[in-house]
Amino acid sequence: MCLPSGLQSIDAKAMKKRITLSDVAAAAGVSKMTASRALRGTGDVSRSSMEKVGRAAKEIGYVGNHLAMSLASRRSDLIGVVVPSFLNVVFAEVLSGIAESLDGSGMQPVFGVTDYDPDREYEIIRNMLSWNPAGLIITGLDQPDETLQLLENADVPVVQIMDLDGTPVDACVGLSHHAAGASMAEALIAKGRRRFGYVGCGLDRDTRARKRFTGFKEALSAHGLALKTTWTGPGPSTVKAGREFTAQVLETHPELDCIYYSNDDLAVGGAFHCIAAGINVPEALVIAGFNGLDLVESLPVRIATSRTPRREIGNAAARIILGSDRDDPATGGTRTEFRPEIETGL
Amino acid sequence: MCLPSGLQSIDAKAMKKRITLSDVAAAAGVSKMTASRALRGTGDVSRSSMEKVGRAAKEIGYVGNHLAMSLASRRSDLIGVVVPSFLNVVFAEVLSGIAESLDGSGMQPVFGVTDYDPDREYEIIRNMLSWNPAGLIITGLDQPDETLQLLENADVPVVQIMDLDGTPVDACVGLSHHAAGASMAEALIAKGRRRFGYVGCGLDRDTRARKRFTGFKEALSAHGLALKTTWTGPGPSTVKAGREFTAQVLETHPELDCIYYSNDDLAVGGAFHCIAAGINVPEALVIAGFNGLDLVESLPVRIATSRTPRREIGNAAARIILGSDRDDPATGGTRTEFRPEIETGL
DNA sequence: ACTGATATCGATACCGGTATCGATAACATT
DNA sequence: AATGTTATCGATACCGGTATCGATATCAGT
Repeated sequence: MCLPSGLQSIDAKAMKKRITLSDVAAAAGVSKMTASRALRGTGDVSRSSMEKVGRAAKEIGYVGNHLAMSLASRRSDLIGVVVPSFLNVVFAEVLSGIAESLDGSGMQPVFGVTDYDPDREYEIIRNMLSWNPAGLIITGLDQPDETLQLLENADVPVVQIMDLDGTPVDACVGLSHHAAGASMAEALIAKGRRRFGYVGCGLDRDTRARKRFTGFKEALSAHGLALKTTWTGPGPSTVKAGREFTAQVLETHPELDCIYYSNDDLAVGGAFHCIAAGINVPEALVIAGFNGLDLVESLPVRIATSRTPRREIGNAAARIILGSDRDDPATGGTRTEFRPEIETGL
Repeated sequence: MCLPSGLQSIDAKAMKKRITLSDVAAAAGVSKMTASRALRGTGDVSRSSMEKVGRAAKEIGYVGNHLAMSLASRRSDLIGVVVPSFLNVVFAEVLSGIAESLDGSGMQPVFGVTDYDPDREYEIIRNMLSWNPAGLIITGLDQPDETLQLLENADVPVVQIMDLDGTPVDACVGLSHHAAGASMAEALIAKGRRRFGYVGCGLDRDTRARKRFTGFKEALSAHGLALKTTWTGPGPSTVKAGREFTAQVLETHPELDCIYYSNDDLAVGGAFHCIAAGINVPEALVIAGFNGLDLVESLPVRIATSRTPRREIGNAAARIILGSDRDDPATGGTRTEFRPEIETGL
């Protein structure tokens, strides 16, 4: 504010020239090239200059510039990860698994959120490609053609996660949601349930939930059964919505002995309603979700769920990217299947 | 595998040369510079070449290269965001808020996870700085000196989020956790509670939870009260841990009429235990958490919590970065305070 | 016809690194 | 002593864009 501060600020700004590799080289008394080699630890540098450069870099606080590095070497250590939402714990765990497996590899994940919007997904992928990442991990197999073309044109390994029902661009790792829905139906029928209802949210946007729903219905049909009622809402899957929808469904269909939800968040809401309404879960009514959230196993009542290995999916995806050789088109094309464990709670 | 396929692969690789601005310029019959200007929409380009370039770019599928762009223009549209964990919904919502406010600004958030490890935080920040981002959003005010120095040397606007109890590098937005702990104690005392217990997880790493704890205890002291018992565990805050710890605490201290938890995850676990054990919540025992998770309002029993505005904090942080002018050191230094709403459930 | 202003464009020099290849020195080989 | 090897290093040409400034064309004014 006062004069000295003003002067100092000008001074500081003048000083604030980015410290470059040339500065390090000058300080160490070697050429830029030698400094570059020394800092990267590639061979062909004497021990003495190695030390000189290291010391100089530390001394003047050299940070390096990934932009220049990646541009010059035509490769970056970024891995683009595209998921529909952060709010869903499931994706949070996948991301966590990815970060875990990437740790120590020198690769850095960059996350993008599509909010289940295909247009936004296209934009995000396009944006990520412009950083020419070492790889891309994207959610699902149901991208629109335009997006697929983008991915195919780009010379980047792509791993599609979570889903297996469809054709991957390159590699994919996940599980068959159609099969998951079907086996939940099988398991519940085997436990004697007959009068099923369904509650789902955001099915228009969540293609995987839709696949589970279809698989579930088909398995019922195969046993000569059908859903007594289907309640779907547009909003996001929340515990609150689960609780409200369950109350409404049970009002019109008190005869149900099982409700299948599009996921655990809704199912937990259903469980809360039952607890509050004094409905005996699971004897009188089975609440069945999907994902096997940690939360579920601590619930005061036992509900059914399919435990999906989120962290493992993230791990596997990251490892595929790490193992894929950009110059060898033969890499990739792998298909890694996980099978959810079904828990009926009965 | 067979010859033609091999040949094609070689061919495809030869074709797979990155499409650059020069290609677009050639296709449009203008210079690189004109193509650059046309694509960016900066002035000084005739309508006709604008269209030619646009068409050519679309036709040959030009994607652009952020690396080169950022390097040449010495500015990037990346915003680095550093949080301790994805698994905590709170941070997921903050990230979501950041992404929301950044949407349409042309800025892209890049997320890093520290796992509550200061060394990793240092590395992540260092790595982010090497992409010279337009700004940095980091969690908390308690970075080690080394990290602070890194931040101060870098010529990048920094916003520290979540916490206000301390001195920010530049701007900060969040709430006082010390005050939040204290006001929860005040509110509970006002409701007639006297026999308090505390359950917390990961306090060694979560400095903000520690501040709440301290604030809580100090407020109790001010009323001549003290905690009857303190139960702290090392692991992460999970619902499961909350349920187990609560069972154990109540076994030795059945006289408690209120338990304060380090956050809502643990508190929800506590609520689950009480439901399962038939303990009357909140009349017989108040369960008090922190954060005001959506989940909490759907619970079959009412628990106390402090509603923190996660999304708003994210929004505010993003807007500070967007509004900060890199060349004007006067920007920043703002301190944006949010006050949590307290809900006692009584 | 000449001048000046305005609109449009391109040549060139970078941004901060890396790839490549040739130069140099030190040492071993015959 | 002449030659070959190996280890180390630096000059130079990029990577794919943008900044800058000067060149050219067009048109109005006189």
